[in-house]
Amino acid sequence: MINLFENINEQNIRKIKHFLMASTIKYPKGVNVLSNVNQGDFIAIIDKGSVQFIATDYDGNKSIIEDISEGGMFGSLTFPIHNEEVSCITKEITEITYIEYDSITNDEISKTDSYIIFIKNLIKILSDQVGEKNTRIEILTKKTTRDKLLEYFKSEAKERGNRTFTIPMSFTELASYLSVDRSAMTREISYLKDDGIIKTDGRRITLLY
Amino acid sequence: MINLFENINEQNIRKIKHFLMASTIKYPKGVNVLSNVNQGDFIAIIDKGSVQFIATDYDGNKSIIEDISEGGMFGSLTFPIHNEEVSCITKEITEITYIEYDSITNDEISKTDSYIIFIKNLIKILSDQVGEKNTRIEILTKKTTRDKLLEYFKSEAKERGNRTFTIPMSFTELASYLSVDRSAMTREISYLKDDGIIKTDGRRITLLY
DNA sequence: TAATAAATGTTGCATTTGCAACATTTGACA
DNA sequence: TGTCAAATGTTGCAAATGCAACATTTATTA
Repeated sequence: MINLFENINEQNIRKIKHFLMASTIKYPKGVNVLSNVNQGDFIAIIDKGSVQFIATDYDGNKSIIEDISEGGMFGSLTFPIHNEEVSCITKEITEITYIEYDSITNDEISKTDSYIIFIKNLIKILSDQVGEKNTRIEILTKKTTRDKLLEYFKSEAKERGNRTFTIPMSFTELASYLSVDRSAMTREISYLKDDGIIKTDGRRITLLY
Repeated sequence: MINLFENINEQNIRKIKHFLMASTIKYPKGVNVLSNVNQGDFIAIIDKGSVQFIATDYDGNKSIIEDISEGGMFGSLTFPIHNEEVSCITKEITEITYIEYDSITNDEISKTDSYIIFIKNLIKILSDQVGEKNTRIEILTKKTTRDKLLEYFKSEAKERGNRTFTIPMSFTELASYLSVDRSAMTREISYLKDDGIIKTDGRRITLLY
């Protein structure tokens, strides 16, 4: 995952941020970032820390929509149509820089050095996000818990280039990511081990075939 | 859904396309577009017609990843990690313009009139795609077929600003979009009608509460 | 480090769902 | 407009899964 200001020197970062009317806010752990966000379209960059987008429906069921860590970004334009409560919770002490969407293409900034690099980074990040979401959709469209797990394991193995890898979250969070019941998922993982398809050691998984 | 060349006049469109080294290909209905695509990252714009991204797994199960119609775009950067066969099938006679990704930020083009508008359109389209995918993920993470249907109906009603609307695809395709068995979905729609939660007339749906 | 919270593992059971196998209707197109 | 393909509707049944209710282990933090 690249950073929005990748390949841009400090001086030009300052200039670009100035034209973008960037403002930085620090948050403690566990607060809802979206609650005090200004009007209008914006892009938010995680300078330090991480956040989690959580949807809560009328029954109180929670699902993780997205997990964003240091260097990542999100924006008002990419929010889902929310029939339900969507909150963006800091997972730790977190620093976020806000940029006004309209300022991305104002006349002054477009003459700034490194502007093209900035634009290219932004396009790359958005493209990567679409790609990640496509991957998750491919996983979620699997009918059975077994197939969801296997599809997820295979995509991780492929990304790491190794049939052995450590999952980057707790099993509780994985169940939420796959949208299956946690205990049923644990049961299915046992079956996968019984059938000799995977091997596990804590969160370390090995695909055996 | 905006067009990549929205708010740009014909002359500037030609200029931009020239710098982008755009090439246009016509396809008949039912062919796999991805089969004869060149190397390197690219962006593809649907000038006329429509395509459908379909993933086929080892069991032959097919799922629609994405449906793109006239004016829409897709790109190599946004493809999912494919453990499986992903194909992009034309749904009708279709004309696609290909753009080289690296040329989007070359020096010459950035001096062209309307370049900023082009960039802003591209960013808007990508953002919208992320938003659409977030919406679908919210739907897919619902546990039951009933909740998936209701979440889908609610998001459609919200988008159209009307509790009565016509679904833009066949029920067969809807089942695929929601990743549920078609016959089980038909059954669940009957239950929803029995319970007085929706009313239907062909593909015309009304949310009653 | 003791106390408390979070994560993990296990199992019975009722419900939901996919699947198969149909009948019927609608739509495409030669 | 007749023919064939696709879409839609229905139902029985076996399999998958959510849910609840636990025990146990691992983290966190006061």
